[in-house]
Amino acid sequence: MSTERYNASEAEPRWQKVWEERGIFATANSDPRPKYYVLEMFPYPSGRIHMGHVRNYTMGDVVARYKRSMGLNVLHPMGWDAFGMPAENAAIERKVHPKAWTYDNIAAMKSQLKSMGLSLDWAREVATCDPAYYRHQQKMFLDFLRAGLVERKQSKVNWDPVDQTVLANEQVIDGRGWRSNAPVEQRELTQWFFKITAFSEDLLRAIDRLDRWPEKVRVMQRNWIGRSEGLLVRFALDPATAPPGENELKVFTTRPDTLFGAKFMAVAPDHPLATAAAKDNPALAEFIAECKRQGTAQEVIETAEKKGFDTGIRAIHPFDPAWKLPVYVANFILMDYGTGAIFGCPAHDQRDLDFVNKYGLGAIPVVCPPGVDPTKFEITDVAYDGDGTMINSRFLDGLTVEQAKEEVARRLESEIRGNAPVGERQVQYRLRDWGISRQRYWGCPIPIIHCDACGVVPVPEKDLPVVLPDDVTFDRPGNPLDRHPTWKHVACPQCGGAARRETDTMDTFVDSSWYFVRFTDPWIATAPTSRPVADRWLPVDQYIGGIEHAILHLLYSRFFTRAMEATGHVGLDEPFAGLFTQGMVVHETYQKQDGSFAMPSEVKVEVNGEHRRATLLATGEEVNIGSIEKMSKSKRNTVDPDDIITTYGADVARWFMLSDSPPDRDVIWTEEGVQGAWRFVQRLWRLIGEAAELGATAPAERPQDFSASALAVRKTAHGALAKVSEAIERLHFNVCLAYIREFYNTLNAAIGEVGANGGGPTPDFAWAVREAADILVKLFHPMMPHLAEECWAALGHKTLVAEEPWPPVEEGLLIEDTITLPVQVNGRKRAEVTVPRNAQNYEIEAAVLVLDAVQKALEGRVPKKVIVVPQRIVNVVG
RNA sequence: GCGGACGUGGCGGAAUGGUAGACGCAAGGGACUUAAAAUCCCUUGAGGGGAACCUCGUGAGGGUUCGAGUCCCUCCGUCCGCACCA
Repeated sequence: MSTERYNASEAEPRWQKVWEERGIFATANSDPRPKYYVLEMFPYPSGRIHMGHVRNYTMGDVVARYKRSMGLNVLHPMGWDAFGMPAENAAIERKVHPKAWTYDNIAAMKSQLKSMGLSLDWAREVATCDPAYYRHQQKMFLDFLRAGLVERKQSKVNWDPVDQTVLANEQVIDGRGWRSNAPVEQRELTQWFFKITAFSEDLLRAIDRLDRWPEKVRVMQRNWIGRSEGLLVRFALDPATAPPGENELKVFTTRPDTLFGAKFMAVAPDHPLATAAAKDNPALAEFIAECKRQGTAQEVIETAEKKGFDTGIRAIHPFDPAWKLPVYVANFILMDYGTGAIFGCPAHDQRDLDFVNKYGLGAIPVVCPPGVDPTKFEITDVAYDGDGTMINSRFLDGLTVEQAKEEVARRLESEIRGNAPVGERQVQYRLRDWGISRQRYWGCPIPIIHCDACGVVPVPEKDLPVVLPDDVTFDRPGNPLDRHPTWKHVACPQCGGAARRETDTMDTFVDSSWYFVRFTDPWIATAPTSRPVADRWLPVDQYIGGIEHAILHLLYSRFFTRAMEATGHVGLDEPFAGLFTQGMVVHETYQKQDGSFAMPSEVKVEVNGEHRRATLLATGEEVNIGSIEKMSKSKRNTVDPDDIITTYGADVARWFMLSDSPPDRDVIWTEEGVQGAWRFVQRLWRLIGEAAELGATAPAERPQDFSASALAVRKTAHGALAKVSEAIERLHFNVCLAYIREFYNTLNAAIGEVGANGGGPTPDFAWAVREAADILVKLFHPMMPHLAEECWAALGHKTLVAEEPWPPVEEGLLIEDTITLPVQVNGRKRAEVTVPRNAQNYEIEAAVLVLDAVQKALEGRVPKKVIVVPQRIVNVVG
């Protein structure tokens, strides 16, 4: 019997080498078996993997190894989201070239990932900074341009003053840059846009089909797209008051029913009408300037007072030429949404009510809540936005809100002023086009040439890729491509005259919007995809990654897939059939007396009874044990995966990552938990050693009959097999691991009992143990692949467990001849009853009623009813 | 404000409407040891009882049901996302 400890640091590299030499994780596109595509979000090559990666990639690897053993042709690739700003920052700070820095990091992280024992097909590795990758992205940019899905337009953009670049709306969080955290400024720039809004309705509707996505992500995407139905109303302006050339004001409203409650109009400070009105009105111009200074930071918006400035312009009510409404410029109106103008109905909109209360314009209710006397219904400082009956609204009086909306729409649609109807039904979306221009070096060049004579000219496809120049300097702020001596100077492809390259590069989210497609055939050089190959592999069956990409990456990828479908590169619209968002890895924090943080590796935690005390290893200084936070450099509460793998082994890290918390929730990394995983590894190893010795005495042929103890072992094994399989299918990894431990406990006890009884095992028992040990090893193989190989070999097998099929469940073993049912009296458990499996309900009823415990609990009452739920429970009602 | 998720022992958590607390961590006791580490065994929701067993118990209150952690309603709390969106 092997009593030696399992030596992970020796065994793990040895098995990794075997897997690699035999190439068992390479996936062939020609493999005819049913496919399964499992993918984890590829990493940015920052230089070191962190525990979040370990968690993410372990989950994916469990699925990959499990599905492989189920006989599926599994695609499980890995690559690098390799463009981006940290490389440029490194170039500035450390005087290294972004490319060298990136590829060094890739090499380092690749070796770390390999030490985790992941079953990846490294032959398909791609890096988005490789011209062999981004040339296809440039090709698709041109295809999208031709298809009308790319647009160049001047627009107000989010400018990050620290990173010196433009940000997409999705990359502005609370008014700050998502990377720099600097307050974002507004600038007017000419930018390239992907027309994601062309798919607004489709992106929204298709969310309903994503039934294997977390509800949370679906809701977030729905809200982000932000669809609302309403009416576009053209208000005529009173000519006596309107600025020259202005004769109407367009307003989008979702509440046309409240038109008779209108008290004012308001336009955004940057609305053309405001600009026109301010021309001859210095006080208004000053007010507009003040609004623009206010900024868009969240604190400012929340606390800012609703302010307006009466322009003196009067708008005419669409149903009453005599009814004049004052037009204000107001600081709370957004130019970005709708038409940048509203009509204000204070009685039924809180924001409008706050506004009129400030300017004394009054409020007339036009919707009366059910059961309220309309003559007594008044609005003072709380607006009513519920349902009800129309009042004070002329021809709408008595209608419901819905009927009134319809009636107003119908009348204004058919009323023509000028050449157009006054009202038009419209759907508005919050979603904006995706601005992809970035004023950075380390990104995919936009394949465009600007010619003074010909304008914007696409780079001819024969000239792709447009490759980034290597000889660039980072000694000054700004875009190195812009000041490169030669790179941007080219001949115009159309007229041959002097022209300039576009020096902006693409947002790195473009790179990650299609990498999952490229993985299906990363070798094809002539096109972004091999269409039949891509169509066979896609969609990704299971995608796993962090919730932080709920909108950004996941929405962009959905758009990109549609754009690729429209340009013939793929044959589907939804890239990810199943999505799983994993929780974060968190750790308690340690704060020194001076307020700075200490790392877990610098701290010793002692437990004395219920009290935990932490001291610095170096000095013995006591440190405060603080709150549990996401692992971060700033809180210094990170644990280095390398250290864990060196000390305990990759299998321990993998096992612990899966064991403690449900995979979609945060997991708390604790030293105790890791040691628990390590102990279990050692126990498994010992048990397999004992099982191997015992199993060696077993007959080769399956015995005809099994003794009770042997049968018990077999039932345990097959029961665990069924439960573990189901738990993996549902991605309930923590539960799955609990079942494996349960199986271990039972098998261990059974073997121990035989040892204690002396006399040696019977052949049938030895056979059952050998079978159970084989099953056990196969069950934990997806989580701890190295230990599993070592155990598999110790059990005398010459194959690799990684290539073994998942064992079939012997269903017959899961069906008991007799079953023990809990017996309740009035819903409380009072006894148990053991009956034959196929016992009739009346037989069970009879058996239950004679039980002492039941009689006692009934206290002499006559049972009114006995409910027998077959195979489940018996409840006596008395 | 709107939307979503969640609330179970000392802790992480388990439980297709059917025996609440699987599995682990921590803790306590014991065995082995000169001792420690490692390992193994036992106990561990609260209260009562020598024991069999009994009572209470899944944020609070109500409801549906033979039966509710699970379904419905109201409320409280925590976390997350969105937010001057007309």
